[in-house]
Amino acid sequence: MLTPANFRTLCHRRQLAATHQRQVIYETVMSLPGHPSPEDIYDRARKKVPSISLATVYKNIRTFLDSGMLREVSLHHGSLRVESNPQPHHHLVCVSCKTIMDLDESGLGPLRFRRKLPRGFQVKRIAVDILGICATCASKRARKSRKL
Amino acid sequence: MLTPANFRTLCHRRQLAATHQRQVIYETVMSLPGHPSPEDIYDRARKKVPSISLATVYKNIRTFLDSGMLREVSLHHGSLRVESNPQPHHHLVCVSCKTIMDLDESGLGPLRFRRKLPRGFQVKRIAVDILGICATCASKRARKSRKL
DNA sequence: CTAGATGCAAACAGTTTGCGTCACT
DNA sequence: AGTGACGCAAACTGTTTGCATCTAG
Repeated sequence: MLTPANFRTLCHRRQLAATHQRQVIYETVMSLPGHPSPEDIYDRARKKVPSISLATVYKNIRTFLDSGMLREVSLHHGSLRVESNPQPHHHLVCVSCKTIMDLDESGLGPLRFRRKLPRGFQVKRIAVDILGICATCASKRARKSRKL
Repeated sequence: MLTPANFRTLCHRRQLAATHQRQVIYETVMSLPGHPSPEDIYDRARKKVPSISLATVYKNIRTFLDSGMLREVSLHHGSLRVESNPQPHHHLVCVSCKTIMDLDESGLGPLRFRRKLPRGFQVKRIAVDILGICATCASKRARKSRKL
């Protein structure tokens, strides 16, 4: 459970100041159903701290993502990317440099549903993204301090 | 193989005018390795048609995506979306209304690699997005003409 | 001939940044 | 007391739109 006290702990462990805005933003994210956007979070957080600014929301979401306190739904590569490979395949994505490499569909075992999907949902295709750090980025990071 | 002649056919089948710019953009996408952005495509297409505009590139990429002549690498939901569900899970994404629903990890069989990943690639997590049309959008579309 | 495509510039949406002030540790 | 966070406005990036002109069918 998220008490003010353990929010402070979460922050301190990452050397982040436990400010009021930060706590409200974090609580807001946790309380919103689904997959809120920064704007959603801002709208809701304002109800608790009317003076909060959208920039603060953005800065803190970034901070939370970077520190691993939150995750983003799917990596956004600054701009739209067009797929020219017509074969079914998956993607290897480097979360650091955002490079996308193709992995042939046969590189992964078959996907099988074990559970019913919501009634009426028509599946068009299944996109599998293997997120990680590519060799180049891994070596760059090698000697950087790792923090909890 | 993509000859000017069968590019015309591709277009005509979808009731699109086979303009010079359109052909150059399409050929450019097909000739570029990896997953080009609109900017990448623009830069390269200018070499063949210096007067082409970025807006034309965008308009045509959209046209190609809508008509199914091209696909985009991963759906972009206009803005960043924050994941508050800490459990591992997959996503059901409606390509029409962009709604994201969670599907518990156990809803899909396990994923197993059959092929080696590139040397040194450190997998952090695997994101599975099941793309399709949700029931609500499906019924809206029900009576719209389908075109090849 | 006419619908639709192009090219330009201006508008937009989402996000980031610079900077003076303020608050947590 | 000092480092880092806040809030504001301005800057930026990626993308879309309005409109006059041009072109494929």
